[in-house]
Amino acid sequence: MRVRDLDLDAVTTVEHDDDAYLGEINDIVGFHIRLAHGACYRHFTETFVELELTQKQVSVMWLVADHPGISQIDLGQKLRMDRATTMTIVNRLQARHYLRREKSPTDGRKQALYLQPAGEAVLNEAKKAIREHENWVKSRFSDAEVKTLMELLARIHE
Amino acid sequence: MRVRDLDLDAVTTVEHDDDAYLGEINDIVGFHIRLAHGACYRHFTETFVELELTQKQVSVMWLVADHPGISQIDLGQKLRMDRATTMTIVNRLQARHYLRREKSPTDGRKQALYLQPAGEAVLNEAKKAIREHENWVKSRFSDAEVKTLMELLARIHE
DNA sequence: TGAGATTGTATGCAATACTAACGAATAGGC
DNA sequence: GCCTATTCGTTAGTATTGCATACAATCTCA
Repeated sequence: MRVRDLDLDAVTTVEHDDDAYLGEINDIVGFHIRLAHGACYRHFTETFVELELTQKQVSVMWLVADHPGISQIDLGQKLRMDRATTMTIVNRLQARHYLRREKSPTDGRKQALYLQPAGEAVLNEAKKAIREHENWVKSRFSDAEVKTLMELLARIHE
Repeated sequence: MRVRDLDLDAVTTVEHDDDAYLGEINDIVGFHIRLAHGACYRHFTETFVELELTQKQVSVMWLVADHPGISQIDLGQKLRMDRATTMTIVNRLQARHYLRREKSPTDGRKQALYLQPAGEAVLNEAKKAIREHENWVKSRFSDAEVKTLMELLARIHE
């Protein structure tokens, strides 16, 4: 818990932290999901500031590495992104020569995606940074709690 | 689990669903937080399409209702938003006459925020919609699981 | 073969989030 | 009380994500 906004305003008193003041909204599950996501997102961004990669970009490179030749539509479905959003992310990664498009031999409508050597190198760096980031998330949980958390979260997005 | 991308590509076989194909990235806690957040976000958007409100906008109105006269900086700290982001959201809500700014009597640098009557009316509608949305989230959990999930999430963002 | 569905692409729009800078107001040390 | 540093609101600019829409190429299936 960080130190913040104590004794700043007559509306509040000094001996509680933020959460004591939130009110009803504190009971909303979605609210906590959003805050947790935001905290995660910010830490991720700090961890990846040197690599200049976002969560989405890393996810895409990671999936392309594990599924060479995957199409944009399949990629989007795995990450729950629509075609247009997938396009912009792939475009950026292609512009940085991290991956390439290639016409699918089995389906002329599809583009098969492959990592470029530069992309593989960056992904390896990214995986190291991910490990740091994961440790930051997991540091507050026991192994059993991590397992529980992931199971509960999976039930929401599956 | 929705039906999707079966028999679409030679890379995959047909008897598994998406998660079986994700690979290593499936073990990353942050990945599941992001997916769960995305699922939540999309359902929220669908639920609030008629009210034309986003999660942030509802959160801000809700907090202003529970903390009349709150300053923008305090609001931002409770929702983990910086000053600039808070500004744009308050601007939009003010333009729609849902809340108003008033110079703080105790600190000339601050603006005190108050809900307008229109904002109160909309917030009441929003709370009904939130109840629907919450039921959608909670429908897959027992009460104990909801409690566990919220405690674990709170540890991330606190 | 032909109609309908799928995929990639392009364009535009909205919301979120951050940085940097500036002025007004406050707070704290002296 | 005064001066300096800090805080708060504001504006402007940039990047990312997400969605809708439209179009062309391709595939599927009746």
